[in-house]
Amino acid sequence: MSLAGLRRARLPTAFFQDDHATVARGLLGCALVHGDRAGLIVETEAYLGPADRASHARFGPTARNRVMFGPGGVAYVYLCYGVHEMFNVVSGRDGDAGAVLIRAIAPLYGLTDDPAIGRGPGKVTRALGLDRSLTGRALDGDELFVAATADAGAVAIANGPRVGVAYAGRWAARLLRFAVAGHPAVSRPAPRGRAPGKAR
DNA sequence: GCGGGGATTAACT
DNA sequence: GTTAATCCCCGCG
Repeated sequence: MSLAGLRRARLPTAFFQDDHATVARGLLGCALVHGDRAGLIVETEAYLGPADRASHARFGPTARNRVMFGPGGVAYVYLCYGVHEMFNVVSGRDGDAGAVLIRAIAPLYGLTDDPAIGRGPGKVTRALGLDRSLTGRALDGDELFVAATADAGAVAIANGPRVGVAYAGRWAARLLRFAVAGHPAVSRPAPRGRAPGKAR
């Protein structure tokens, strides 16, 4: 599919205003497009509301995370370790805080054809040129959007615990990480679990 | 204000 | 396996 074709296949805002883990699974096999660059989403993690001790929402609404508490369908981008930008899709209905971290993409357009180019959340933002200034931006715009592809809904899903959240107690064990099973652009170690059904 | 630490990555030994 | 890079968020006083 061409970039113009992807633009015509943009997901409506309503897609994002669903259960956070459902959105995380549904994004697998979709395209994330920024300007003339695009990647196929192959790995995601769901972060829930204030009760989730691994989520930025655990602090309640703050200057940084407030968009997580609004309606789904906008970007939430923050700086991690002072070095890497992390791109998230806000999910859920207004007042139901949560977001989905895009952990890995495979190159589609405007990127070097190398599965490592978008393997890992810091590399996703570097490859697509995403940064904090996009926080709050709607995800159905002309410059930044998510689109369904032929892969959406047709991929086998692996699941597992989220990466880098050992501090979160029992929440660290929740199976809220999802990936396209066996895809070479998934960050290592790849999740081993088998989630029921397919994406979307 | 101050201090601790992080949803990571690449470059070391 | 270990560690530096590097910033700003957040809780507490």
